[in-house]
Amino acid sequence: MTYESLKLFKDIAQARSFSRGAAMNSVSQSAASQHVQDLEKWLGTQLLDRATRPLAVTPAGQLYADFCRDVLRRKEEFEVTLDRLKQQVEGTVRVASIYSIGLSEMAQLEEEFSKRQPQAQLSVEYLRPEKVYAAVLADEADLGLVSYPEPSREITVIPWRQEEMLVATAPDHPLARRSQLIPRDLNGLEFIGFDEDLPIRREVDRFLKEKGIEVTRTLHFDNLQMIKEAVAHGAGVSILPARIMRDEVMQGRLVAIPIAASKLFRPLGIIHRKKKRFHSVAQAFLELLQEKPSADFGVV
Amino acid sequence: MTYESLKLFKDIAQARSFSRGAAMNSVSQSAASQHVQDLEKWLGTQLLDRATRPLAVTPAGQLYADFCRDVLRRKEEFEVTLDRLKQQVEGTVRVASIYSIGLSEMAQLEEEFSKRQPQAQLSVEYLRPEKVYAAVLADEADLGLVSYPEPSREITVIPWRQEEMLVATAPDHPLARRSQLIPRDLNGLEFIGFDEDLPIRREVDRFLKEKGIEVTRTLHFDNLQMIKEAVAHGAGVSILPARIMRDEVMQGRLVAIPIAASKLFRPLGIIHRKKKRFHSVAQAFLELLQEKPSADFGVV
DNA sequence: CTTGTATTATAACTGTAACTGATGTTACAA
DNA sequence: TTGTAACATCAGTTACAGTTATAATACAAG
Repeated sequence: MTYESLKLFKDIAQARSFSRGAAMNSVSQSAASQHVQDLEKWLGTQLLDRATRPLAVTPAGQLYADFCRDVLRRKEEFEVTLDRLKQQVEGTVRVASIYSIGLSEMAQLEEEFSKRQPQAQLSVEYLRPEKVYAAVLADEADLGLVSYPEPSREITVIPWRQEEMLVATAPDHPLARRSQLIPRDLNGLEFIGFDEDLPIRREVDRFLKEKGIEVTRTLHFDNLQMIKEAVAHGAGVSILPARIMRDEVMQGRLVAIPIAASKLFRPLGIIHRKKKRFHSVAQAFLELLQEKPSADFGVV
Repeated sequence: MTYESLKLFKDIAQARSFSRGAAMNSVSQSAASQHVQDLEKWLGTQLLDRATRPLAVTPAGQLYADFCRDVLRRKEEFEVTLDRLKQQVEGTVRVASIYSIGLSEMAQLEEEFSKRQPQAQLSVEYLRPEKVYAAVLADEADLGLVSYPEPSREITVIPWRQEEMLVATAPDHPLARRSQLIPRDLNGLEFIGFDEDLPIRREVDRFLKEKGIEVTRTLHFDNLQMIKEAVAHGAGVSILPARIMRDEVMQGRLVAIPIAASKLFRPLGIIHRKKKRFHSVAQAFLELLQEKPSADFGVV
């Protein structure tokens, strides 16, 4: 039984006419007649009394017509609810991001996005890196923004940006006046870095080793904010992404100095579940992310 | 959408498995997979998340599963109600009868019927003749029992019985001692008859005229009961069906005398709507009526 | 009671859509 | 990584709802 046939019977019973009921449903009168006969055979009862004109609806027919009406109403209800759900779900892009993507950067993206997709919602959650992967895996986020993205069986990576990394010092540090450094300048300095289990730590270590630099490790943290604080208080120097230092540099709380001829970058990536089917709004946001030039990134 | 497919989706969602859901519905796993894909295409939303095992039901999928459940429940309800209706309708024979068929006759039939069809119901309504036709036409009665049945475009007649008609007198009437009469005996007598618009009146009139008998019409009624009363009180004689006088004759309140060599009969008939489709119980009652020999009819 | 008209039933045919079986792909665990 | 159980895909078949054309029927008007 199809919805069309439910409506067909309902209309026939209501109109008390096969031909009119058929016309209402854009089918031939023949189809209507055959359908009701099939129904009657199936139910083992007469539903309509054709011996009189206009035809009469038997008690059983009324029962069935009521059934048709109820099912069609329930279907309406389902469709309305589904539409609302789709609006809700497909109207929102859920993004999970590491903290260091930065609020200002995200605010900018959000503004541009709401300009292009006025009725879309952007929902950003700032999480620690492993939680970002977890959120994407659990389909709690459509997209994830992470540094040093790592693809896996379940995760696809779209390379996004390369953030230049600079040496960070306190304003009163001996190196603070220099406009450029060479790797060797860092030799023997007190160095504040990341925890050992973070990818960024490994990359910085690799860089230092490659350049043959030995530093004295004083402190290490699992997040950028703490490192910035420590550097600002003169506990040592560090190597950090340029962009996330911008505010502190403008406030004179930190100094960021490029390392000549040996640019170190922190790669950022967009991650999503493999075989993820994006709805149009998510697709639009993804495209916005990708088209965005890495303009104001890099040197401060 | 068929009921099978509703159940299929419901089962797949419940079992969180295509193959088990398919098995529960005796279809191939391939069919299940294709069906859900069609559904998702139709609804424009993902219903099941196959990227995980066991598969996950999306919010939209839950919504649809609920819809399936509700429709199937409603269908159950409809089927139960229909079955009850069928039991009720197909378990009862609705008979409309004129008064003069007689309660004792009907009680006899009812007894025999309930012996053969223990779970069937017989519903008899005693009505005036025109109401019997109306009841049959309106399908308020499956069968009608009438005298002098008249077929029409909408009514089919099955001849049933021939009731012999006798002269009825009061016990103290001059003719009461006679064991047989000839038509001429009625000449000049006071005669109590039926209203002019009744078929039985026309038939009796025709008989009297044919035999060249003139009677004095004193009273006329539209029913047998009143005529019997009037005859018993000595208001005159009449010609009435033998069977309906039986009780009064046995009580000595009336005398019934045959008319020699010129039997007058009242035909009884079973009527029903043309093209009426009888259910089995009605069919059985009809057969019972027809097979019944006209044994105890006729002369008292 | 017939005739005409509007309606429903029947018959023969046809295209679509759902199913099957075989095979390819994927998720997850050993 | 590899094996296995589960899901997806493909091609071929079948069943069924729909079509047109035509017959049968109900009812009204002459």
